[in-house]
Amino acid sequence: MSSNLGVTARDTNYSEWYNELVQKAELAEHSAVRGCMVIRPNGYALWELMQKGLDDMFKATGHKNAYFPLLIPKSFLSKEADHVAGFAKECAVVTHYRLKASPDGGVVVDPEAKLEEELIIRPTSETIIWNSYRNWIQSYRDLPLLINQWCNIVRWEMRTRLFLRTAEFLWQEGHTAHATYEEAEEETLTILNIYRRFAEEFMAVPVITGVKSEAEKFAGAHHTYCVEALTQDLRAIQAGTSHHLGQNFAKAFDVQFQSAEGKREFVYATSWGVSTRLIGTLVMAHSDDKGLIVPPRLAPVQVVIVPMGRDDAAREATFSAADRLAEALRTQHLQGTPLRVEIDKREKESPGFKYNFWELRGAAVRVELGPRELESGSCVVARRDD
RNA sequence: CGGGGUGUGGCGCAGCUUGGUAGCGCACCUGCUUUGGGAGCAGGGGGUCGCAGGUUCGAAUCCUGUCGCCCCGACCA
Repeated sequence: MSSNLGVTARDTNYSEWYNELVQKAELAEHSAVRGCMVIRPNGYALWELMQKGLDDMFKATGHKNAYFPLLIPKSFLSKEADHVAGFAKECAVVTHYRLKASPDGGVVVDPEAKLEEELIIRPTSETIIWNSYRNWIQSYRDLPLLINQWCNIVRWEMRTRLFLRTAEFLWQEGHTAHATYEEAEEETLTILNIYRRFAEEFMAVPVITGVKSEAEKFAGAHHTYCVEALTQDLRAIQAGTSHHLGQNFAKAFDVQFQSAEGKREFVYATSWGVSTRLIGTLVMAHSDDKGLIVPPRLAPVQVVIVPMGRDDAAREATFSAADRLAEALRTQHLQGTPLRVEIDKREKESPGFKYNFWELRGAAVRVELGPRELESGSCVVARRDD
């Protein structure tokens, strides 16, 4: 008996169900570093598909990708008062740049190598980005500036959970600059709408959009829009945020432009992001006691073919039939993307084991291919979401 | 930061009360038989019991200290 495919039932303990599922489906696991997770190939495949879907939508609305440093001078963070107040409590700080051998055979921080100014590992990148924007923006002709970056960030959270809240996580953060308040407002709503559409059309997760309260808004924002999803234990989960930053960061980093009328004005800003929390949201929204349920557009394995046979001859026949079927399916497209098809040819595992195995991992459709199917010229197809 | 729990092969655990030199299930390796909802049998490999002291002839077990991790709350994408 292989007991490693089972997870605690949701009714028994919803929280435990989630933790076990994420790990047994091999999406992620805890790492040697407290609060930081290892995203395993199954989980990362899901993230890559999410990235692709979102990135296409960002590009389609005129945004371009760029990359800014992981390390931020400490002084940058304090230039916007609300911003520093919001993030100061959870920043990892780099103080030295060198180690040296210690007498006991290990290594210690070399006190000689103390940094003159400490560096913060980015908890978000507004400050380092706006420091560059000061040089990039001179004229109204430089606006709007529509930039996104895919990266990792660190927030030293007290308590963490795989995907839902980790000390380090992957996300995208958009940072845009505009000539007017209205234009920035339009941008935040455009992005909010992209997040809503992504949740609904890719993740098949209905969401509610709204405005965060003063207490909950982003540290340094004028106001914050959010999309909220629902978990199966009826809790809200924040899936994405889109902030109108007003002129706060432009003033903090002195980013002004000359208008068509020749006046100097501070620019208006937005920032917005979604993270690997979306993976947790997806699990929370759809999966069941047998394992992951992933909507076809995001399923790393959309079709798994399980060929079977009693003897070598039968297996040879079903295996080659599986090859031909997979080849044919891969020429088919779903929303413009070739179908992602896998064949489970493991000989040691029984068909029953494979059914459970792929249900745990959320393959969207299973095709059973045995002697019966070869004879009848048809096959058994099972949908994971049935 | 408060409360609780836990550290024993890769994973999950027993053993600890009453010290005697480590065991079970799963996984893994080999062979044979199997394959339509978690296959069976046989053989095999793998652990200085979180770490550091102490008590003792002898410590996974008793004592002291220490570290890590997990869970529940408050806080947060």
